Amino acid sequence: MDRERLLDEILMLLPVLWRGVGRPDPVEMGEIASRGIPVDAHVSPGHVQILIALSRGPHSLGQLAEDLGVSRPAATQLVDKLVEHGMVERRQDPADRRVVLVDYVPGMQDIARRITESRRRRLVVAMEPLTDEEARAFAKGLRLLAEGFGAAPVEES
Amino acid sequence: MDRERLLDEILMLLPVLWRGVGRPDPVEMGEIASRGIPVDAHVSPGHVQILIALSRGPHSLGQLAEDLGVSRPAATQLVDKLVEHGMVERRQDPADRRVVLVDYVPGMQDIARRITESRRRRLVVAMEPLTDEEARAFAKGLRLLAEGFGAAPVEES
DNA sequence: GTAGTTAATTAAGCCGCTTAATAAAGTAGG
DNA sequence: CCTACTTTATTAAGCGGCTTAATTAACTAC
Repeated sequence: MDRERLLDEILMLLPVLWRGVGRPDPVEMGEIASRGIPVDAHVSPGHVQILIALSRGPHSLGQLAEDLGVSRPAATQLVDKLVEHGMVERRQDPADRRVVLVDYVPGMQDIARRITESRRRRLVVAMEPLTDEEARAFAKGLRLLAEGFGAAPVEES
Repeated sequence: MDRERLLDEILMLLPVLWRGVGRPDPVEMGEIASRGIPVDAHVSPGHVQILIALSRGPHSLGQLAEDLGVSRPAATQLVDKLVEHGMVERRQDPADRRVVLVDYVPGMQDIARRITESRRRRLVVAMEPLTDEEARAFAKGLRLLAEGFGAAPVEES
């Protein structure tokens, strides 16, 4: 199997990629600062995830946690920071007052888009050499791996 | 561009995947425990990276740091733990006594392989639905992204 | 209304990483 | 040879993101 070699490469590359993605991006900071947002607004991958998720409508905190694959406290924390920076807000679900609905602050949707845009741009540039087909295969692999690793191996009733 | 959608998906999936990969794997622990290694030997992605890198021969600490895309102190720390667990050892480079060469403890190469094997297995299973071509495209994408994000944007002499 | 469940938060702590400071060894020019 | 500079690794201090456990508040059911 030729994949043997691919595996080692993937195991080497994944963490490198991750650390790269996670590192704060000065350019991005500039983007933010040029609008009314505080300069120290570090936008972590988790924050980007939330902003993207919200583009499909308001989410409860639990939904967000599940979408991101993190615990609820972690989601709380991420939302806290976004609230602090005035990007999103918490509302109560009238149907069930336990759940808090997270949504963009009115008018912030565009700005959120712009902020995540900076990340997207880096991706676009990096992925340029890929054909459309390869890009699709790449996303497919990502999807499979996220599923395979993300799913908690909880069985054994 | 149809990629627009792919980008959002990638930005959502990458962190999910990473967190999944990073989570300690109970199975793996079993693997380790069944040999002479202490049970609390958490093997993080970084450790796996080092074990894989060493399969191509001894590396200096600086080389390791560069290969993994981390700072030297971080590499020191990772090596510390592997030394603690008896997997690798530090030697002095006779040619330049500043550099410490990291290598497997004699006889540990196989065991190291077995430990990383458990990670590999999960990858193999997850990637099974991919055709060979898709798998190659996936690795290619990973390589490009790691390069694009990992490379420090240091220019401007 | 009491008991049990579910959603979110708070609290405490771990892990992996960073930068800054230090120690030790090599290099070069007077 | 000794001074000044550079390079390699380590130590120290601190931060961010995550986890589990404990708490609070709201809903459900009998």
